[in-house]
Amino acid sequence: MKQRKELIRDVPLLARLPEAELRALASQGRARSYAAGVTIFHEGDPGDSLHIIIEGSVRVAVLSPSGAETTIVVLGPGEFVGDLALLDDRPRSASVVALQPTKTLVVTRNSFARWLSERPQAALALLETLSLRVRRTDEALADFAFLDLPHRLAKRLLALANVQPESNPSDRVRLRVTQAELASMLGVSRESVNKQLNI
Amino acid sequence: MKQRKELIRDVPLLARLPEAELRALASQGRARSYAAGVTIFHEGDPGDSLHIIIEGSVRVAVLSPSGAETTIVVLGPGEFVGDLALLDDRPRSASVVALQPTKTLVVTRNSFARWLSERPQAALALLETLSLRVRRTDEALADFAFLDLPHRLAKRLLALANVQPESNPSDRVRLRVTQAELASMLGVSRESVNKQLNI
DNA sequence: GCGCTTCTATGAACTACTTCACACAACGGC
DNA sequence: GCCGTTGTGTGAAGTAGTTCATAGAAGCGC
Repeated sequence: MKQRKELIRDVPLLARLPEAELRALASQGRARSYAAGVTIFHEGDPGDSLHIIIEGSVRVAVLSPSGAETTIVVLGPGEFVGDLALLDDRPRSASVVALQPTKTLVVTRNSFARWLSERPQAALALLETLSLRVRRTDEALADFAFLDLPHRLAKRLLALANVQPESNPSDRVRLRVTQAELASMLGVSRESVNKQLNI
Repeated sequence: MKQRKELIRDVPLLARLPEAELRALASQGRARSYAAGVTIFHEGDPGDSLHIIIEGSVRVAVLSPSGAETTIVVLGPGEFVGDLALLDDRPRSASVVALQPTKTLVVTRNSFARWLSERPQAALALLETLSLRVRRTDEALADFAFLDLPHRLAKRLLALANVQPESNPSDRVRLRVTQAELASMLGVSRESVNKQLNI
């Protein structure tokens, strides 16, 4: 397992900060463990903590009115969830479920707020990062509006493949993802994904 | 026409800031005018300014690979466009077109950066606002994945109606929006919108 | 290795949208 | 008032997705 400060270095939200400040934040965190399948927090819960993933992976998902579930994103070590609730004090906008046995570093709102208020430069770095996130979300929205399943699927698979740290453009990458998971990310039925993959 | 500082007070991005700071930012702005139909900036352009809408309204839109266009949002007086480019120094992620004759207050990157670096509280307010924006986009994404046209249309119409400042729940509101515009916001064809409206 | 569970594959019937084609209405310019 | 432009209404035919049903393959527990 990596050192705490290295873990935070990988967090996009925080990656641009000087090391000393990272260490300061990491020292505020408390480690917590979750078994595979356990829900870390639920959509609608009041949110008072940021989770930085140390080991394992989690699925961020929202529920449809009819009870169906769509997976927004899968996150792994060095990434984080729950930052929005910390910044705007709203309930959780999505549920987070551990896909594997997962360890997270939990930073509470208070620690985070104190840490942030003492570091103006950190706020600027966060602004830039959130701005990029708005762009990515907007792009995802455009994809939904414009692209048909074959294209969305291709794009998604490429994105998943690039998550692998040591990928080269010409490399073959083995993805461990079920058709059902893909379907849930793409907002289509599992059968459609299957048929698309077998063309 | 309202006073400049009042205009900025209406900007969600900036609304939480103390008045003196607002005035400081407003004083940096330069007014500019656009005729209806004129493009204020294009997707992909380098971005070095924030536009605060003083009069009129604008349409924020992105182009599909096939050249079709989808309207992300329509903004009116007191709202703003172009903040992302200022925060993360990336090209414009969307085009902005004046729907009516429109006046904006233009704040350059330099003015904005200087102003922001002198005001840590402003950065926090911006973080909160951007965070809310990520939530809204995520919600729109979920709507796209889950809801069929009738529901998305209903939701959109309600959202458009609420934009009107003096709306009451039971009030009748007259919306000035074409079926083509609705279709472009919802990512469907104009004909589908028409048929839906006439059920 | 056997059996249970999860995942994949595939066809048939259905539905929600699409595009295309065209008619009609409403409105501003002159 | 007439005319061009912009917007609305509608039908016919096509297509990309849906659900449902069912069967086979692969992986895991013991």
